[in-house]
Amino acid sequence: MSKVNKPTESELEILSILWEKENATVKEVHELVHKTKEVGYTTTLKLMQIMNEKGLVTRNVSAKKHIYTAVLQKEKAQHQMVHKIIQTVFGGSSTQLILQTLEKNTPSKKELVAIKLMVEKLQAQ
Amino acid sequence: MSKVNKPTESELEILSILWEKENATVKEVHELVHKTKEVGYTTTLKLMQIMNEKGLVTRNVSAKKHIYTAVLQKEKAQHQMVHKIIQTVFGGSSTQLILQTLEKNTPSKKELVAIKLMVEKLQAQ
DNA sequence: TTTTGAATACGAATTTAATCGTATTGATAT
DNA sequence: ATATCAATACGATTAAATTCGTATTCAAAA
Repeated sequence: MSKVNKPTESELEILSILWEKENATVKEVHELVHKTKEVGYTTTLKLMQIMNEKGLVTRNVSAKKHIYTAVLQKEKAQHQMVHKIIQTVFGGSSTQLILQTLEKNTPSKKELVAIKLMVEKLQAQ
Repeated sequence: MSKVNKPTESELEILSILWEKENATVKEVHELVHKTKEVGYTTTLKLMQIMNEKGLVTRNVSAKKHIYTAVLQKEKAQHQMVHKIIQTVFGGSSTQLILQTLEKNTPSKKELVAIKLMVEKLQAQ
């Protein structure tokens, strides 16, 4: 659980945009961030520069508009966050997390089938 | 998603202790916090006082040792956090969260049965 | 070339969270 | 009543995250 690449709130917001778009300029990221938060352009810029220093993202500087890409993998962030939440509010039980998520966020019929298949696959092992 | 009662990192640690013990004194909480973190007694005290001001906990002040109790319900905190994680790193899909958690944290046979039963119950509706 | 404007760089201020030292309080044993 | 000591109260500092204003850079149009 390397603490070095643990993104902050705002950093996570930017990362999720980069994961979505593969890569993006500051302008593109800011346009999306700005839809939710009332925040200035240079704030987003600065954050992305800091993220670059931290190694959370890389950027291609060959052109004037720098192109940013996430370094921290989505899967790794997912795993870190799920692990943490299980430890802090689900008493270490992944099953509790799953059961509660099923109840509170009931998936569609189709998704339920997919989940059931996964469970059966795991049971077969 | 009232922001007023969104606990910080440290507050969450204290809350999880209070959830576990129903209620507790500062000393009791601090003893547990101190096992993981190198931090002074008055820091824990201050945090719990702030949490009281914020309404995250209440306390019984009738005796010298104040008895603290969590106000923010465990279930509510769980739901808030799960919701957030789904939005930020699972693209809004609770099913993605569930599938990934199943894979990375495979539950025991018994737990798999419980999950399957829940899925079937939801399918029947 | 020079001007212009979009883009980055960077310092500094602000805000929020966490930490702790010292003062004060209050129950209890003498 | 008074000393003692555990416990709380509280101000202030430190640390971390966020925000933004201004300066600088650079490419393209004039």
